Amino acid sequence: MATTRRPGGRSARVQAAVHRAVTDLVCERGADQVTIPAVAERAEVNPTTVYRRWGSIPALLAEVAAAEESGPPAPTGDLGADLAAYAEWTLADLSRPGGIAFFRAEVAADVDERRAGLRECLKRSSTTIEALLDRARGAGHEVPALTDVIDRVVAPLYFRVVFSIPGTDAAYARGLASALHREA
Amino acid sequence: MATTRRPGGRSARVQAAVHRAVTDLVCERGADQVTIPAVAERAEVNPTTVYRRWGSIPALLAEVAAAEESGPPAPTGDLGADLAAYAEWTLADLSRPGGIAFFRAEVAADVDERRAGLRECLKRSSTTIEALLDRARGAGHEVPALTDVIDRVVAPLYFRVVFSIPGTDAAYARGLASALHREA
DNA sequence: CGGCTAAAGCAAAGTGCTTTGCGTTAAGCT
DNA sequence: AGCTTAACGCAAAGCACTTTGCTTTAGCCG
Repeated sequence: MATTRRPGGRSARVQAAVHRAVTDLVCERGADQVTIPAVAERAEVNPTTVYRRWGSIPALLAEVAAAEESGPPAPTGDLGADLAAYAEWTLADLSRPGGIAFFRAEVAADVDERRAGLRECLKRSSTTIEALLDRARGAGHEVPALTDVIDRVVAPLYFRVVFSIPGTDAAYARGLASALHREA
Repeated sequence: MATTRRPGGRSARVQAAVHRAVTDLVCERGADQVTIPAVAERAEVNPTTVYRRWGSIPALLAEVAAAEESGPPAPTGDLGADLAAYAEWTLADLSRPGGIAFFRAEVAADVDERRAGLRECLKRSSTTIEALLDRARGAGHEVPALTDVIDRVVAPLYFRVVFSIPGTDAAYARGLASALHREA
């Protein structure tokens, strides 16, 4: 039989407190300075609880990042607008507190975990983009390849956020999308 | 008076042994699993020595990465060929053992150090690219902006290496460069 | 060659993350 | 309401990295 769970009152409160503590600490100190004892103290829970429920910092950051991520914009079928919206959303997702921190943590995590985290991250992006392209393709348009969207839109945004290149804002994101769209 | 240094025999041997140990361990376990005690043991030197000479893992990785990096190819003035060569070299640099590990370490390092390391990394790339563009510009050609080279060539390569996207080889790197070149 | 001292080695203490065993609390269910 | 037990708290032990004071080794220079 399946072990019965207890998501009710207390567990939910602990989870909320821990999540909040993680985002706060990531903003204040950066993802690499976030330790489980620090999170536990800020959340006013026992470190043992965090160790037993989440096990490691990468796992905890992953959960928090996933919980905070807003879904990507729904494609409308207008390829130009959809690409722009997707680019803008991607940048917003990376720029939000903890967004890039999550990415940093994944990049730095140990081999097995890293592969899992990065692969999932890439797969989600690919799926979203494919949906967007399919929608436009269904409307009878010529669409760029997935790989081009990644190279021309997604990669520059990640690169610019990681390197903190100034001027990387929503307008820039839209510009990347429209430059690709114009060529198709 | 300036403190006299002793780069001779023993220090040089220790440095070489430590460098070799770092690259070996990075290859075997990944950058995040490399600790100073582990490096010291592999290099058959005392951990204290590593702590006193390098202080931290990021600093040590930075030195090793810098020491191993081969210089970028000299620009010939042929923009298409130079861009392709630069793209290929960048990919080779990232792909070599420890290349991306160094990047990963920088990305994950704490705030102050990270900024310094990433900024220097970006600055070096920018300088190299500018030199390449200037050379072509001097030959009277129309050249793309630095920012376009970064977005279209450098960023995709970093992104693909970090995410381990298959098919990211020398031919792909050249393809990125030539796609940009064709537009100009 | 012989002195000076930078650089390496050694050992012990310090620090902070992590694990473990056990008692306590409070969901969920009848 | 009362029982069961998942989930949390607590405290002590474990472990690994890091620091520190001192000793020993071996470049460099006169």
